[in-house]
Amino acid sequence: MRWCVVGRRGDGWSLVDVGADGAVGTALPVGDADLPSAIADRERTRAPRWVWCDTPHVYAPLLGAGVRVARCHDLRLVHQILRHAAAVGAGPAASALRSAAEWNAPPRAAPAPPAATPGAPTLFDDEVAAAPEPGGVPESIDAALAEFERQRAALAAAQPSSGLARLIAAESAGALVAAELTAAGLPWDADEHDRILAAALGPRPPLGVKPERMQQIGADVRRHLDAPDAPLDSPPRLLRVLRAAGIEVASTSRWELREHEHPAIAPLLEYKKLSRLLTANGWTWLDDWVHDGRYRPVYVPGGVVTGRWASSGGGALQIPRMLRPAIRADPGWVLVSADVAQLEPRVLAAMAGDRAMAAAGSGKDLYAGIVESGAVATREEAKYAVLGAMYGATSGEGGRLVPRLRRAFPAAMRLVDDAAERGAAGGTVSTWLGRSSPAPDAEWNAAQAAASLPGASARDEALARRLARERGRFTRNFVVQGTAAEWALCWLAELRTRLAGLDPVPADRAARASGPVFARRPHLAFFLHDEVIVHAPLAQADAVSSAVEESARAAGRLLFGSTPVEFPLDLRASERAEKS
DNA sequence: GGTCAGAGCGCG
DNA sequence: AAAGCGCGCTCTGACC
Repeated sequence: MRWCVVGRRGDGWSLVDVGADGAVGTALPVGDADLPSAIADRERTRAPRWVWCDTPHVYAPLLGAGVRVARCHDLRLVHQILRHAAAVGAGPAASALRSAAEWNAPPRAAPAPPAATPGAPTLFDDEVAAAPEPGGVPESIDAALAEFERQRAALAAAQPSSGLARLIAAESAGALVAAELTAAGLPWDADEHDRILAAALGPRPPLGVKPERMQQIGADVRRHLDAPDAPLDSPPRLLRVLRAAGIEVASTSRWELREHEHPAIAPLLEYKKLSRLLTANGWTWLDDWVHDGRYRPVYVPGGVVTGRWASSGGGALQIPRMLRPAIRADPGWVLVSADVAQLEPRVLAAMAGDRAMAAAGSGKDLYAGIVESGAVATREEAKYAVLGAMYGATSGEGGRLVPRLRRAFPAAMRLVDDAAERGAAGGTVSTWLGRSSPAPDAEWNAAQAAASLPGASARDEALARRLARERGRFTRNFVVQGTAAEWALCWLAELRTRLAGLDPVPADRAARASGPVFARRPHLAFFLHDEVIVHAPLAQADAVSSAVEESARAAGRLLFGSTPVEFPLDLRASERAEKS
């Protein structure tokens, strides 16, 4: 028995074993209240790969009940991958999968910010079970079994060399990690957050009152503009006031304002910075998202076309660096933070088998290595050249430097240039493990068709060329960003498994706010594209640091086998994730 | 009363 | 000095 499919039947649940040969076992009915213990029992005795419709929907309540599982297969996420994957081909298995439109659904609506009191409603509450959120995939056991069979058939029909099997395992592991990150939460020092806000904005004002510092700086701006009522919070109205004051700008954005000499500019930029801090991550955000010493954002695995995660609620992917000092371990615990140095160019070097680029990255700093190779003169140039190569820069610093990179690293550049060419021609591209880019939409195709007609106008042709170039830049970046996301998923999955193997600490040293599954164990607390933070008991700091390093090496091997490309980490263990 | 696109800026 | 990928969130102002 390899798999156990979980789905709804009647008022409760049904568990159905599926063997390696696809043989379907007898259904075991389980009531709502008994699902956590039924899953925990099987996890202990047989450890199947759990097959379910939508991980957050099923797994979040399990975590709340103290149940962790090792492996799953998320039918919704896997469907999204297989539906578009070029490696699946166009045979009957692929057609059957693609015609199951009900599985081509976005994740369920994000839950509201967590309630101030613990014990938020769960799947097992009658109310929630009776009225599932709209937008989700089917959840019945019959629908799940049928879809699982379609997916197995589609995968069997895929090119054997494709990485799809690894991709869907990694994607599903990511779904488990995402649910666990929300359940455990990121340890957040609300007092430190308040201190940072107060240092920048002044003390917390009453509702509807602007913070002291914003009032002062706003007054400075208005004085310098000679406009006592200048509306600083409305870009279109502010723009008119600026132009009236002789500042010739086309927008009120920072990069344009910075180019002008006027006494109002400096305080205005400062005002905008403070305004951003207040509205995006001020006291209201703190009230909404931090409870019980934990920040619990909602992550959306696979939420970006490239395979990166998105977030929905809480803004997990946009925490400003100036608030990072508020990330603080519980007493007796420590934060192990790690990020990969230049993940995307390293991934590109490995994909392309570019030996020169691999050699340049053999130290800790790929950009320094590129300077040593003689391709460019300074580290800054190396950075702009590499970003320009991956994003498709045509002008500016990046555009100027890319040709030099093309001479120094021809294999790597050929890979991204080919991806751009295919995209510009309306084709699709795929990541290393086989996630394919979406096909062009109808509007794009129509524009290309219009430009190729005999009577096409110059405007039609210009539009078609611009759209083709834009799509080329997208597919150019897709292969790199998407494969980097796959590396990160493998890193997460490996790390999650290693952390689960470490011994729990005694109950008197528990971090209770991390929830029943993680209170006594090191656990992932944060993930952002190429960085992780693990919250760990102090005594396990070294073991966790080793696990983070080992997982990074394992991720490189899992994707690329034996490659000369290294994926070095910046790693530190301390009470705070970042110095204040 | 509500929805919606754009501007602007935070992150990688 | 500023153009080149992928996002989410908040605010504003136009609109129904």
